[in-house]
Amino acid sequence: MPKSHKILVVEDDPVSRETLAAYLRKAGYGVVEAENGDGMRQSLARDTIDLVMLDLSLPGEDGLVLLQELRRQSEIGVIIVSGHHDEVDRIVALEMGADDYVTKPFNARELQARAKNLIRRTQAAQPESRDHPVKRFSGWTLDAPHWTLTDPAGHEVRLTRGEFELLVAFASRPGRVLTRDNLLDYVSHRDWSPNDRTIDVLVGRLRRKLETDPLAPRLFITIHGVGYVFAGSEHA
Amino acid sequence: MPKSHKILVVEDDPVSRETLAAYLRKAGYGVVEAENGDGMRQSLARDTIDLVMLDLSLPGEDGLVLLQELRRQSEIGVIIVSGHHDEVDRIVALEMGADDYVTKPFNARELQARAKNLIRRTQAAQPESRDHPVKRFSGWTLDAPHWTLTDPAGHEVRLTRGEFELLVAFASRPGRVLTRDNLLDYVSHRDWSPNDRTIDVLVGRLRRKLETDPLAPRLFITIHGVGYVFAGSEHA
DNA sequence: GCGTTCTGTTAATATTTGTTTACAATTTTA
DNA sequence: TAAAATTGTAAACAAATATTAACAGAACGC
Repeated sequence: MPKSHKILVVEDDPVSRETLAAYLRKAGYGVVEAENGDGMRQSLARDTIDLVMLDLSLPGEDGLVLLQELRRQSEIGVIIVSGHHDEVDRIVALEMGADDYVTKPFNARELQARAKNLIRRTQAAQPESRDHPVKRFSGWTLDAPHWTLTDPAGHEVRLTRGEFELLVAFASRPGRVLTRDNLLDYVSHRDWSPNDRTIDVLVGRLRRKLETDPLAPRLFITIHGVGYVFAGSEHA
Repeated sequence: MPKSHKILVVEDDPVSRETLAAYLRKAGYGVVEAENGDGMRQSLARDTIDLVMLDLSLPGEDGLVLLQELRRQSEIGVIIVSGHHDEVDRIVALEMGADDYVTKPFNARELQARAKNLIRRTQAAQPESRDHPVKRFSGWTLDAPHWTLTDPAGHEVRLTRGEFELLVAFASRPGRVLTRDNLLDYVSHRDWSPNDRTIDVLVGRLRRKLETDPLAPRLFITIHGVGYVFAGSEHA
């Protein structure tokens, strides 16, 4: 059973990496190794990875940056494996979407149990389709991998990161009512509070850039007291 | 629908239980409390629970026994919250299927992040479980996830949040007499008092929007001195 | 380091909705 | 049948929510 699952270990220190990899292999997992962000991205592009074990201190892009990147792109399970015992690090990582945080020296058996439980969870959620990288609606084209939005006339429209991710969130679930909490979680992995206007501001910005008449929105519909719904469809 | 999630706290010590419950409520969760296995089972039977926080040391059946029972029956998320710092306990619990193990005194923020991440995972694995399904009655279609009401002619009818939720309450229990107290709790989570006319006004609004003749209602029937009953059926 | 852009916050304002009030209509009770 | 209780209804008002401009700090690029 565990043999079919593949874990990506992102760790720059060769000894730590090999030790962890060897343990995981012994436990029956396939293991792919990477020592930095580039290696991680290559592995993810090349292999079907079921879980990522990510060290926090990496050369170049650090673990938190990579975690953010991962979380933007997928719901893959992420266990931070770190030498840092700092509580703040742990909380920040969890709030940024890490599923777990294990400190070195870890207990191998515990790590395996955590990995196993998490893989079980991610496998159960498998069918989610974030796998349509290019989305079309009402004449617009949203190309997520290339980070581009093209208007009905064929011109590229510039969006900030937040705007772009919010649009991806919407376009992934057209017609569904999405709460501000849902949306904020998607864009920033932050908790929403009732006085938080961030999503509203971002929606306003998207309206200004995409709506024919931002004052009479046709794409981004407010559901008063609930949230927003994206009314863009594949047909113009 | 954007309801907050509900967490079941199973903990015999009243101070610990109330402290944890208060924290979770402050973080926006609905909280149900139980002090032992029986209480836990009753709560699970009565409520829709999204996550269980389980203490290990309980009177009667201990936490591990309850964990086994939970895991046998469902894939619900389980966080063990324990005063035990013993590594073996932790590993055993994780191997028995606990999703996480947090020791007291916990950091509230960390616990919240862990709970949220886990709920996200369990919800992803059962996408429709907390949504009311599409309901049809007398030619109308009520689609809660999309927040739409469609009339027999196929036109969309706009409802306010209160109207919408009241309609969902009715359509969820067709043929049942619902008191104003029931209905007000559903729509506004507040207690009803005998001079409160809110529900009557909302029912009046629904009648105006849905009844062929609001003066001779066929869907929203008054039960004098009791409340209302929804007479919409699946057949036109 | 500086200028520009991005992002989130704040406060004012606009809009929407829920609740309350008052009275009419209907039902129930004595 | 009359009085009391309950429900229907319109309108006003209060509360809640959403929009928007402006701003400040952070991030980024040169």
